Amino acid sequence: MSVDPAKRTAERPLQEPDAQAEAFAVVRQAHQMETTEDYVELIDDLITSQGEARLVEVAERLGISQPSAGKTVARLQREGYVTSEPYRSIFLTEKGKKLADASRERHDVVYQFLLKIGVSDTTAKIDSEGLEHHVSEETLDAFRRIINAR
Amino acid sequence: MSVDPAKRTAERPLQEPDAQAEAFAVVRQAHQMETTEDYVELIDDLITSQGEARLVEVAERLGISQPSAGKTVARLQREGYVTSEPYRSIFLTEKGKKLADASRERHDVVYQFLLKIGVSDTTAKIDSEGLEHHVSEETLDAFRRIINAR
DNA sequence: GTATAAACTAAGCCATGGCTAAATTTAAGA
DNA sequence: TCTTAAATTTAGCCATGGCTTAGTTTATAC
Ligand SMILES: [Mn+2]
Ligand SMILES: [Mn+2]
Ligand SMILES: [Mn+2]
Ligand SMILES: [Mn+2]
Repeated sequence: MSVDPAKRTAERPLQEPDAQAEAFAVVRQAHQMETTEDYVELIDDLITSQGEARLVEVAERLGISQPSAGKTVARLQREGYVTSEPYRSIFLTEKGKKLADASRERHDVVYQFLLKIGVSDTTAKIDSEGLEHHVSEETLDAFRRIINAR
Repeated sequence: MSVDPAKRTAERPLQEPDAQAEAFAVVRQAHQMETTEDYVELIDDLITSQGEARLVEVAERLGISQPSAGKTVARLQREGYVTSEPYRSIFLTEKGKKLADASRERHDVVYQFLLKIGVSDTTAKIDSEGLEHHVSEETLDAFRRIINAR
């Protein structure tokens, strides 16, 4: 499956510097939103299934310490995605709920797509958690077409 | 394509906390390698196509400042992926070259896969730059099967 | 009601990877 | 050669998101 390096040079010439830089900029932008998306999606899931989102559970499900989760929740509050009073549970703002819904929808498409092409459930869950943040609308549409194909 | 929230709860119950935490841990691990992979791949491409990898070009193609690129190259040197003497160009170590080759191969599979499912070249280039770091071997194999399907 | 446990916050540490401004070194040109 | 431009380094700034340790508040249990 690997390719002769000499051949590769001819077959995959360098992109234009500007185009390449733009691609990296898009990735950096996606990373900047990634934590926010994962938190609001998780908080929304907890509210739906447990009635409330407690910091202790957010931290447990992210696999990080409570203070780390708390610091990010504080940032999300600063940025208007969530609200919470000291020692109370976490709520989504309108803005946060909207982002949560969009993120879950996109996450689900990626997950279902992986299952459709024969990836195991465990791997689909793991891979979709990372992939979801780097899928454009155009690629998402291609995924949807394949999901809906018989 | 979106789903009734009430239904979703039934259809997509929360994962086990441990499994979910493990997925996030895998993503964090991937992010930790991401910069390293992009740099060695780019440095290798520059050496192949231009004869050498200069910091100025690495920075330009990443779309970041020269000092930022220089700082990361210094880390890569500390970690044994590259060598370079002051004011000279950048070389890959054995370890760096190996990682570059593996990264390019994986990147190419993702790129070719996107093209195969009907994504435009421009979008395939952009999306593959982010997606490449979050694709497991199992998913990569599924991608290869589709690439090779007639 | 009070003691204890659980949850949360506060404080302060670290690495990564962005940035700008200002030196320094190397390369190029007249 | 000598001047100047380009490339690189140095220094120091910032935000994010990890961590631990220690204090505070709330909830639980008796
Ligand atoms: Mn998600
Ligand atoms: Mn995710
Ligand atoms: Mn990449
Ligand atoms: Mn990523």
